[in-house]
Amino acid sequence: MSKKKNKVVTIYDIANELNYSPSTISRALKNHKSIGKDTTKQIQETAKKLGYRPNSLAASLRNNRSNNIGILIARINRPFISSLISGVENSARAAGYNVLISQSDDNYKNEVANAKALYDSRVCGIVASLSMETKNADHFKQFLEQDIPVVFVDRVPSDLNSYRVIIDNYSAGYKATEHLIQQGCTRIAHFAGAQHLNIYKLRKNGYIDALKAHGITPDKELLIYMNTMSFEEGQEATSKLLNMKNPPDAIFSSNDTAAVSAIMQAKKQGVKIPEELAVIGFNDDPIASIVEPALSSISHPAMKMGELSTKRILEHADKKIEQGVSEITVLDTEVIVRASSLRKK
Amino acid sequence: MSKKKNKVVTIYDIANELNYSPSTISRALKNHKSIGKDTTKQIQETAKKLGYRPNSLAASLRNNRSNNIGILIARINRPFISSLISGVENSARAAGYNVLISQSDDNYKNEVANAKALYDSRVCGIVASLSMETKNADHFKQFLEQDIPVVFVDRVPSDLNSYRVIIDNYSAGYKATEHLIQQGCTRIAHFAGAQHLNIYKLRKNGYIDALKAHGITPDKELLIYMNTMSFEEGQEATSKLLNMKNPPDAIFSSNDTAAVSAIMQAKKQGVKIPEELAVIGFNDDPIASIVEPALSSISHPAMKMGELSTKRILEHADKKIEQGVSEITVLDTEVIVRASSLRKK
DNA sequence: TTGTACGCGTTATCAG
DNA sequence: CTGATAACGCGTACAA
Repeated sequence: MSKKKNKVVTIYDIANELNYSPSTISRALKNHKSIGKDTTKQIQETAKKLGYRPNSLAASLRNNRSNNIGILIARINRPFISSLISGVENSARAAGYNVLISQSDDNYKNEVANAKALYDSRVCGIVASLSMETKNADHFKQFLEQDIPVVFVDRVPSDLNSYRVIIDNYSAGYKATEHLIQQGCTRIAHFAGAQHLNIYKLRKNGYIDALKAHGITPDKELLIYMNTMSFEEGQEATSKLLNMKNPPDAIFSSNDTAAVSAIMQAKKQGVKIPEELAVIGFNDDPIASIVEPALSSISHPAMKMGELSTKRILEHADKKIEQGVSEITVLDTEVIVRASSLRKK
Repeated sequence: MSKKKNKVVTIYDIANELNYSPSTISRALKNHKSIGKDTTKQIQETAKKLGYRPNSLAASLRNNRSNNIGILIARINRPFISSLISGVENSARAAGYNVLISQSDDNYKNEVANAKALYDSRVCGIVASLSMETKNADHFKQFLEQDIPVVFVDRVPSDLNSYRVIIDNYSAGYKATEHLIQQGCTRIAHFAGAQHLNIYKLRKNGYIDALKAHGITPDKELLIYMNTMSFEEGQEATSKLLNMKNPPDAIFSSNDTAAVSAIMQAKKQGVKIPEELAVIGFNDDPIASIVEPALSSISHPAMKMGELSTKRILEHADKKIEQGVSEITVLDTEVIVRASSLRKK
């Protein structure tokens, strides 16, 4: 037996079966008001009987508008991102939309190519979080020019006005630092990410301002700039910090990976957590609850950010938006206090 | 200023510009052999100049074949799955395909609905890993009937013949158990997942046969059946096991989440790992390296499984496959030995 | 309430 | 090597 494709049923087949015109079928299947109740019912039943399945490709072409939402992120297999995607997917599917994903591997060229691919496949909207390398967002203009909504999440560009769904990174950095100060820490180090990305710059600013607000002069030696904030970078930085003449008594890391590596490195060097070194991370990844002592962190409502991103896209069609003006949605973060930073009771 | 859509350029616009026919433009843009070198070059340059972007919706409709690969999984935000997706996405995009995702939340009805949605959006192939609840795979037949390749990964159905990309779960279960035996353990417990899923059944069978092969009689009390293998289920089971008159000296868990919870629960009860209780998990999730002592596990080549799944789909078109006959790809696993099971040196 | 006719953008076929 | 034509399946003015 060779390949055998069963014939695909179209609205024409239903039309023939019932001696209606294709347009009547089309309308009935969409519950158009102008078609009689009984006619509609009959048509829908026959459609089901014949095994009719709508061809959304054809509908999209006709409407010049697909029901696919595109996602453009750096890497799928990270806790924050996969939760974000999960939120987009759930809410999109509930509304009858599909989700197209693309990852840039934190590479700018890939990001540009992916944006192109998503555009060419005629997505009806796009959710994007920039790659580490991205310093300009011109590749998103093609969407805006066609009035396709772009929602930037988390790692957002500073030079392009579009929808944003973000957290208040400045305030989160401030709160994290203040928490450490309240625990009695005075020499607080900070692991900062690439500064051309707003999120890391703002967390750092929050850190610095919190120090100043509590009468602590920021020490440049305690401010560590990292590229990728990997486990290895965290280990190395921690080792250097602990070997200083005047080592820090706390670390606020801009992500959990580096924070966890700090805890593990400190323990390896015999430094007690949190007594000698308090640590707080960012994101509240699963590893934060597993490391010992458990890592304090800033919780980031990833799933919800995804849901809100979808919402912005779906709402967009209904709105009359002035070009160049867009909404910014800011979500709350929470300081999750665990053993790694708990010095006082 | 109100919404302003720039005109979209089509092959007709290029045709008008250059006084060629649309068919010539179409062919030139695809580097068709029959078009002259210089004509092709001229057309491609003009296309670029005018800002032409292909409409893949139209092409897909015409060809009755999209370039979208669908993914159907239970949950995106799990390490194994997000790596799998990552593998599919990378290889698909490299070949010029897009990836549509859908998650069932381990719910059968959602899975059926998602399969329908992916079918309706005319994917050219699908990669699927079943939900926990799924006991029959009839909802995948619609694809096979249209000769749309379905690749089952990891959690595969037992009642439907299609492509499979899997690991040898029996052998992995055997190896894990044997490793514990070699460390001197004799009362080895097993956390088994839902038995209607092949992967868990096979791991359990491997466990039982390994015991027998080494002269150990399986003890029913040490075989714990779980539903979701969550952290909580693992904690509870561990607590019960440790409170037995004759507690186990090792646990082989079918996933890392439950294994990590076992370690943490054992420590809480003052049981020493690995001296009094050796533990090995499955999947080699990130948490395995973070928990203390670090968790031994079975590594699962998720990314590679994704890449191979894409490959099967892309190859499918070229092949003459007999209906009802499909290839099975079995990948190697590796026992990753860490401190949680290392009793001998 | 239902039907007619056309077009969405592309590509395959056939003709030249 | 290039052009004309039809078709993919659907949606919608317009007509009846």
